[in-house]
Amino acid sequence: MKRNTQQRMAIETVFEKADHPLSPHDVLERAKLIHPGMGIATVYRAIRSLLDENQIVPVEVSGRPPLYERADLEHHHHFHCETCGEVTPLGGCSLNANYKLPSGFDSVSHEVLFRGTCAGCSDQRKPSSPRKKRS
Amino acid sequence: MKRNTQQRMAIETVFEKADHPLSPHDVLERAKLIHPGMGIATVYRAIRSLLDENQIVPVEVSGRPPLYERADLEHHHHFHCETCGEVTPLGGCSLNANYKLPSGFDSVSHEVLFRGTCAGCSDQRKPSSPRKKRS
DNA sequence: TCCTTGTTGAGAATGAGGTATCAATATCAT
DNA sequence: ATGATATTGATACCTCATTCTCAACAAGGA
Repeated sequence: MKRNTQQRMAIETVFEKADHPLSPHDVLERAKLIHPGMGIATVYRAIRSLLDENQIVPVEVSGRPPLYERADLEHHHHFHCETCGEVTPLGGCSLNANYKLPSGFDSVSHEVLFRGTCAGCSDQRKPSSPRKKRS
Repeated sequence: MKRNTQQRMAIETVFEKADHPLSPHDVLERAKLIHPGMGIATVYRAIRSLLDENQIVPVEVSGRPPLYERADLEHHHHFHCETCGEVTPLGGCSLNANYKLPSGFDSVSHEVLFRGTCAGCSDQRKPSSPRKKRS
């Protein structure tokens, strides 16, 4: 019989509050703030089970191990910042609705990934429009 | 001083003739047909050097290790068949030209990946439209 | 509260991709 | 053809992400 453990609840909370896709390591870091002492194995176990239950989905980026985000988000794509490495969700779908696949090809899903410099990082290159400074 | 070896030429030929992106293992297999006895280390060395020279580019798919294809192809995207695993290049760009990134985001490139069933594999599910059969 | 047993944390084990090592070989300027 | 040396192939090694192991712990029905 399945149990509701502190660890599992902490990990679910982490995903609920996340505003961008997380790596297992990210999840561990954040879950530790809620439940110190959590181990990485528990994170991997929870991720596997959340995937089984379709609570989260993988986000594949640049040949790295997958990130994960809540499955109940609206259809969207991502931006991968080459400076800070962060993956940011973008609103809406940027595909051309008129694009036709060659005959015989049947698509069930698609991914779009933009690569470049995110807002936070491009700020630090334009001192003309200053924003929050890091210590 | 750089040398033109049989192995390196075989690998370049493999990329020239490839009609879809290749994994290092794919490259080894094909290069062995031209130059038997080739080792995997040589393939990795050649790939690194071809990347340095911008002769090939990586194609990232589904969190797997990257595939590689010639760099001089026209802008295009790919279809990843979930049945046979093959990655097929598609003609043209399927992005919506009007799509705007949020302010501050600066994109230098993008990837689009369709996932589903490719023409070859969907044939085998529709015996009504038969095609070449595999032994 | 007690007790069964699902879950955890630490760390070992696994597995895969890629790199380093090095003696043997092949290239190419001479 | 010769010789200096870049390159090769086999394989050991490294680096990680992820899973396994197992004793200790904790959830929750009784």
